[in-house]
Amino acid sequence: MIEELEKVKDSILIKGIKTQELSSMLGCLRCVIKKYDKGETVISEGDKINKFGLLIEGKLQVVQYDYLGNKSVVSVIEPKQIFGEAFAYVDKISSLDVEAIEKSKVLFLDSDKLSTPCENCCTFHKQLVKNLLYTISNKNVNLTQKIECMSQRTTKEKLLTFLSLESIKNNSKEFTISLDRQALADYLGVERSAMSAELSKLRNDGIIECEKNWFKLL
Amino acid sequence: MIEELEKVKDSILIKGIKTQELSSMLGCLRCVIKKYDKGETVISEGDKINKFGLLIEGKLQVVQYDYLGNKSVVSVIEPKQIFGEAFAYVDKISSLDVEAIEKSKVLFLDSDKLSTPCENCCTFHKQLVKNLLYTISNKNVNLTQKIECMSQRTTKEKLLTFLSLESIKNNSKEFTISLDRQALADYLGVERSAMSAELSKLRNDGIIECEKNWFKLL
DNA sequence: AAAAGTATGTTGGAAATCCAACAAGTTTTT
DNA sequence: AAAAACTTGTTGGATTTCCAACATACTTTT
Repeated sequence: MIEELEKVKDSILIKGIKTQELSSMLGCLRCVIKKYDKGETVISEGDKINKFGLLIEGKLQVVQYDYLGNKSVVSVIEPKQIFGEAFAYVDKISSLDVEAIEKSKVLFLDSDKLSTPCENCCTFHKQLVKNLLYTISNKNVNLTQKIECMSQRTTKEKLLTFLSLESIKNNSKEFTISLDRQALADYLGVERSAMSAELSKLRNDGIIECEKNWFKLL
Repeated sequence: MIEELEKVKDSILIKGIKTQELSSMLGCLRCVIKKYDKGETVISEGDKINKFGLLIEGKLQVVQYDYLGNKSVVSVIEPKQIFGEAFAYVDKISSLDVEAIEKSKVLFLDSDKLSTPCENCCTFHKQLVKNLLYTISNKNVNLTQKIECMSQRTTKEKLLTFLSLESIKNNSKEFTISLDRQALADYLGVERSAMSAELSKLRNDGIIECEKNWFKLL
């Protein structure tokens, strides 16, 4: 089990915890590792969650079904990322599914054990809580920024809001983004082709320069 | 200071902490209370945040300015609610403003002190961390649901997604919501009048019944 | 009880988005 | 190196949303 943990020791959740503390952590937080084949379900909608996951290897997908039963992908989980923590701490049943899209290994941690330090108040506990607060807060900031973009009325405004936030993040008028056109359109909640057209217009109007994933605000 | 705390002792953050523990908490977390007149700024965009706030009395507004300088209200803070915690824990500068829209009293707590229990590991610390994790996770779930609604392409789908989520929350096909039409339109990111028209259509098509804040899914 | 203010529904033309289809360029596979 | 698969940009008509203006109902103030 320790060998598996080594693979993710620089993940945001475990970062800063000494190697010699890892094994006491495993016991203290009732850690278990589970393996999933491609296509298997990791968390089902309706599950009561009291553990959250840290993906060690493979790839997962968070999906959701709307009122008509249409499936949509909410996010993709890569190794070293955590998932399910929000539902674990609000103590609600999950409204999302998590599925393995590759053969995967997941470390589950007991959410209650993590937030309630044991009597001897192990030092790694403090660090874990800090890391977890950081991670969830960070997700909140990102969700808020996505909402900021999506709240704009026109595609042009959505694009400019997104690009301006990216520019701030990169502290420069020039930057590259990690999304391709389709992913960006999905992120902003608009049609890819309409967005492409709008990008061209922004370019022709001399407001931006761009090529592939590279952008420059003028 | 203790008297002020009494007013918010059933807030989600402080809930479950014994009265006799409150005073040691005040010291341990370097609490300070600040007062603001109507119109005063509580947090400025660009501020480095290492404390977060618990509103004791009054009313605050979280606002943001887009790339053109247009102001928009992100949320309204009522007494007993906390604010600024996301920026405090990601250790980034705030990208939002918080302003008092009524004469207000705010309790500030040191975010670092809260997440790093002191040597004696006071019991209230554990409870605070739990409460904080609950609060942030809950915001996370709410933001995700808002995004789920806003991601829908048409106003009709946005409405039905929202209503279906409310129905699940209330565990019933019939329920009342806390938003008026304008607030609902803002929440979904659409035009009020267009949304009203869409609601009428849903009613005529026999998909829902509604009157004011009361809704029934058929 | 009248007046003013607020919330909601309705409507029609202007504007924006969606959608489907295709062209051109790029990357990956064979 | 050719073929296949994928990505991006373009276009035009159908659909949807926005916007502004107004009617009606309900609430609050005077």
